[in-house]
Amino acid sequence: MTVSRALRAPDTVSEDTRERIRDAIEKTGYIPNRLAGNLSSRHSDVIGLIVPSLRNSLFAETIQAIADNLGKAGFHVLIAESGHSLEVEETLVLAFLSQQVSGIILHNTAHTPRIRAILTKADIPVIETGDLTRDPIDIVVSYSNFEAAKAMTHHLHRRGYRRIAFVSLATETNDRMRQRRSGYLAALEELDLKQDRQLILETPEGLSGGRDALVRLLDLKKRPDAIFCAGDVLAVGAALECQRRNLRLPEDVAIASFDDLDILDHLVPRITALRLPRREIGLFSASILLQRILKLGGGVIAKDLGFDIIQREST
Amino acid sequence: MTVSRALRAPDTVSEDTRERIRDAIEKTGYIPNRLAGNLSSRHSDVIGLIVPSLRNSLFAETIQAIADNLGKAGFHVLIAESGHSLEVEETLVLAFLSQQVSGIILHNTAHTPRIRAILTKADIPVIETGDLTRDPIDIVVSYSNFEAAKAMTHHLHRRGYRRIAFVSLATETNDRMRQRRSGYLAALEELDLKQDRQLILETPEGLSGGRDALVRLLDLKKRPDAIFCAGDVLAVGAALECQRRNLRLPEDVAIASFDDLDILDHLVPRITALRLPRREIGLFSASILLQRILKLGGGVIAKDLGFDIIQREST
DNA sequence: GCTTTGAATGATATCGATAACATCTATTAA
DNA sequence: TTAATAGATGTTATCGATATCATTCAAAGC
Repeated sequence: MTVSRALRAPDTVSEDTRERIRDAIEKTGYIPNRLAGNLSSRHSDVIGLIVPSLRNSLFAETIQAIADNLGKAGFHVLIAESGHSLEVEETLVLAFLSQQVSGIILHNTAHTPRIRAILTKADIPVIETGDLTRDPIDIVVSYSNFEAAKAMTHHLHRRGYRRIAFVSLATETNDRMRQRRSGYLAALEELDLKQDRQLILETPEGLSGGRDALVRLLDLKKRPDAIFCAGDVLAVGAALECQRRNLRLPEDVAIASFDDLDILDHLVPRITALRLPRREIGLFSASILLQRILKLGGGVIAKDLGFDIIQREST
Repeated sequence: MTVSRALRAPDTVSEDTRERIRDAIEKTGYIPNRLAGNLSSRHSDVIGLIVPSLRNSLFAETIQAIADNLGKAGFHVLIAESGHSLEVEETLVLAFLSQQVSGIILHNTAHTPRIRAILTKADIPVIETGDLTRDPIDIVVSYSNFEAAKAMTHHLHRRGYRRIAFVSLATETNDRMRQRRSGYLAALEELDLKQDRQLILETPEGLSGGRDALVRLLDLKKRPDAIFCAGDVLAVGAALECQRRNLRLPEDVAIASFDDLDILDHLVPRITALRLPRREIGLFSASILLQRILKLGGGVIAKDLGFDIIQREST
């Protein structure tokens, strides 16, 4: 008991004992068993984090911010990958709850009804970060995919483009993509541009996905004058293919990206993009989570961290 | 007790009881407490994984392979980031051991003496994956950074280059970078090329790092005819800067990369690179780990998964 | 008919730390 | 001098699952 105290609340133990304990720990190589500790104290120092994919380096910044911040407070982050599957997500959430995590962060905002029910009942903070959803399970910290896509479409319109194509990843399993497409469509509506089915594409992820989408769009009889690549590295793939074909950006075709990857600023010409608060999302999520866990109140339910349009030479 | 059995070994429980238990679980929303389970059974289903950085998408593939494979076997992966600091690594390893992980995977091969000692005594499998180190703590699954860098340098020599520059990230905190540099130097030696201090550079990570290194090398009175970028996205940064300056690859300068990032195959011209068995490392590590944990023997200590040189137009 | 066997289920102690309460000692107040 | 108080340490029960041993009961074998 005294050892337990010496480790968790050193001031409640005398200087002398503390030293003896320190020596003994050194000598025996004692490492506390936190499973037992957590079981006994009924709360763990582990936070569960589920992302759709780790390959996508975009999440890395958010993850890093979360892990850094929680780490400072003595928490650990259990990261898992759902692979964009709601069933896998369900399995993972259950596994996390089994591990008695004291908080869960999900990038997804679409969930199975079962998970919604379970998480609502679970007495731990749950944060969703992928989109500014209207009905969060508990807390949502994000930007609005809908508004961001809409804003970029308006921006392209202001720059003079009238046939704006929209390229996304598969919307079937990705609610964020659906939101972005809705934002794009809403903007067209507001601008009295009529939507052209041929200009709305889905493509596999990766550079090849972006390249293929570009090729398909260039093959159209009525080519677009601007292409809004709303996911992952699609814009990079498209831009590099333009380079290969000696198309001039933005004269022959304009390209804009949803995410501001480093490389967009290094290409020639540099690519217009949305800057999303990836890091801020991580920081804010971590601090809200801590507030909740440590019962410091904190009744925030929805936090909109906004976005910026970064105009560059490609549009 | 019967419930516990029904969940872990259903065949030892009668059809009837099993069904009643299933109903009860459904009705009450019971979620087993795996902390208690692990404490009692004295082994956990969690594996600890420490990587230097998550931002570097290179690790993503290895991580994914590990998590996928261990996930299938019912294990979970606790991922943490050391930020290239040995002290942080030490803290993380201790935290993992406290969590009673049943295995640890480290990307680093350089460790504090304390960690080496603790991990050697710890009665769990420890896998190192970053380099084919000579004295693994327990198991090492990797390719040889030394041999890979040496092979690429030889390859450049065979292609006719004689002033080969070597660009890496900071070697101070990164043992893999040191190994690569040693490999490069060993090749020079074997080739009777004399080493030129001006051609050996360290640069910060990221595209700008690569760009800056290129600029510094081009500013030399005696320019290199080939540049071997041995880390992260340095080669991409360098290649893009060449593009901006209208330098022809490989006529004006050749560029080779240590890692085969997707984008290297999409640039014009495409960049020569080493293909490293990132995914295979993950797969192999996971299966060795499982073998060890499940006591299926498996005495492998060092596994060299090799590498390939992919010759493209940039050299 | 009685023992044997095995499948199914139950009872108990335990994993290692901690919450809650108890005890002890030295110091201060009355 | 005695009671009160606070600081330090010790005791006990507990968290929830599981290893282990015990029990029950029905079918099978002699």
